[in-house]
Amino acid sequence: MQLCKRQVWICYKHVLNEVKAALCQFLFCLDFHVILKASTDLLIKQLLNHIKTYHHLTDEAQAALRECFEEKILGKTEYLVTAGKICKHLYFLERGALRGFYNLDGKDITHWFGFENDFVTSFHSFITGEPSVENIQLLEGSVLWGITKESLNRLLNLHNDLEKLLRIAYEKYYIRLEERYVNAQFKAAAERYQNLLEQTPHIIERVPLGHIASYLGISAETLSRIRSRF
Amino acid sequence: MQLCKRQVWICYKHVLNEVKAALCQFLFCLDFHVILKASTDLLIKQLLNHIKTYHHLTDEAQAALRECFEEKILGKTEYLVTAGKICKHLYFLERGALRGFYNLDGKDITHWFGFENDFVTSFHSFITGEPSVENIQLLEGSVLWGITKESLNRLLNLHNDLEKLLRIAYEKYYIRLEERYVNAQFKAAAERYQNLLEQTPHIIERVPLGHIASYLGISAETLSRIRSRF
DNA sequence: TTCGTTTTTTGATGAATGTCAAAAACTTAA
DNA sequence: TTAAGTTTTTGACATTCATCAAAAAACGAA
Repeated sequence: MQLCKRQVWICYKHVLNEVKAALCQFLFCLDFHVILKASTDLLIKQLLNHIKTYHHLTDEAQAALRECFEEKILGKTEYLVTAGKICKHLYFLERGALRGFYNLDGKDITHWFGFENDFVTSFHSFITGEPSVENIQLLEGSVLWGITKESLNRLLNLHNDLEKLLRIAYEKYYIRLEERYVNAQFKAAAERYQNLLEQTPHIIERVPLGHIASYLGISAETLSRIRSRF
Repeated sequence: MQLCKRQVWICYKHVLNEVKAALCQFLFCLDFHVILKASTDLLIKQLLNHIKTYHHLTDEAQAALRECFEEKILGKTEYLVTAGKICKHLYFLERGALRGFYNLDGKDITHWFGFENDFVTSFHSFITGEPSVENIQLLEGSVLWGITKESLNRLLNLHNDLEKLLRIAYEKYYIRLEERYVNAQFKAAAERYQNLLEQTPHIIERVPLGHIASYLGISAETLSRIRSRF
C-alpha cells in the first residue's frame, strides 16, 4: 500500500480519450499518480447525463457542478481511499472498476464493488468526517471525477435542486443497500452466487474469484467448489 | 393478520398521555384500530426535538410538519404495514417497538427493529411506490406519527431546509445500515450476539428470542445455546 | 518465451450451525 | 387458578462450510 506517490497534474483541453489513456498508462509505469484537470468547458457529460436519471438540474446548477468536479485517473491496484485517513471527496466513476474493503483479523474483506456510473466514497468517513475504516482500491485503470465535501456543501446551499438530487440519490442507494443486506444475511452461499450471476454478471466477469468470495462472505475454496458444480 | 378492522378516529386537545393510553388499551380490547388526531397546537414535540439533532428547521417548516403528521396508536401484534400493499406513509415512532420482516420459503425473517425516535416505513415501497415485500408488526403498543408521501413531497417543494433535513437523515440511516451490513455478513453468530448485547441491549431486553435469532440470521436453537454459555 | 508469483482448484478433516423432536418454561385468557 | 397455547431449551444427528495443504492453472515481468 503506497501512501506517498509522486503526483502529476496535467491541464488539458480537447484531448482524445485514447491519447489520454495512453499518456496515463505511460506515467503509471513510471510510478506517477496522475491527476488530469479538464478545462471546465469540457466533459462531465457522462456525469450530468447520469444524474439526470435522478432529478433534472437547472443550467446554473449544472454549470456549478462542472466547475467543482475534478478528473482523476488511476491505474489498477492503486488506492483511491486508504483506511485511517479522512475521505474528503465524493467520486463519480466514469469508467473502470474498484472495490471497497477493510481488514478484519488480518484478512481483507471486500464488501462492495463499484463500476461505471456509480458514486463512490467511504461514505462513513465522508459523512462523519472521521477516519475511514475502509480502503478503496482500483480493480482496473479508471476515470473518476471527484468533488470535495466543502465544494459540495457550498453548492448544496446555493442550489436547492441539487439538495433534492442528492436526497433522491441517497434514497436509491439506501434501498439498493437494503436489498444487498437481505440477500447477504438470509440466503445460502450458493444462492447468493446464483443471484450474482443473474443480477450482476459484470461483477463475475471483471472481478477475481478471491474478491468475489470475500464479498459473498465465503472462502475462496467454497466458491470454487460452488462454481465447479454450476 | 387482520387486514380489515373497525376504525375509530378521535380528535382531542389537552389530554394526558396516561388517559390516552388507557383509552386506547380499552379500544384495542374491543378490537378497534385507533387513530388519534391531535389538535395541531399540541404535540409532535418529541418529533420536532428529535429532528433538531439532524438539522435546524425554520418555524414555518416546523408548523407545516405539525399540520401534516397524524398520530396513530397501535396495539401489540398489530400490523403497521403488510406485504403486498403499497406503503404510502413515513412514520415516526414516538414510543414503542416494532419489527420489519418478510416471508422466505414459509419462514418469517426479521431484518430490522424499530424503537423510540426511529423513522420507520417500508422504505422500498415508500420510495418506489411498488407493493411492499415486507411486513411491519408492532412488538409493543406504540405511538406513531405518520405523514403521507404526497404531503411530504409537497412540503419538500415548499421548504428547502426540509429537503436538507431529509438528505441528512438519509445519510445517517445509510451509514447505520452499512455498519449493520458489515456486522451481519462478516462476523460469526456468537460475535454478532455479543455486539448486540453491548451496543443495543434494549433489543435483547424487549424482543423475544425467536425474532432476535432471525435478525441475527441463525436458528432459535443456536441462539439459545449461545446464550446459555454467555 | 520463460521463470517466478499469484490465483484457483482439489482433497481430507474438523468445527459451526441447521433440523427435527421432545421436554420445560413461560404467557394468556377464561 | 387452571388449561391451552406459545416460546425456549436440550439432545441427537446431518449438513454446510472453513481450514490446511498441495497441485494445477493463470498471470506478469524480464
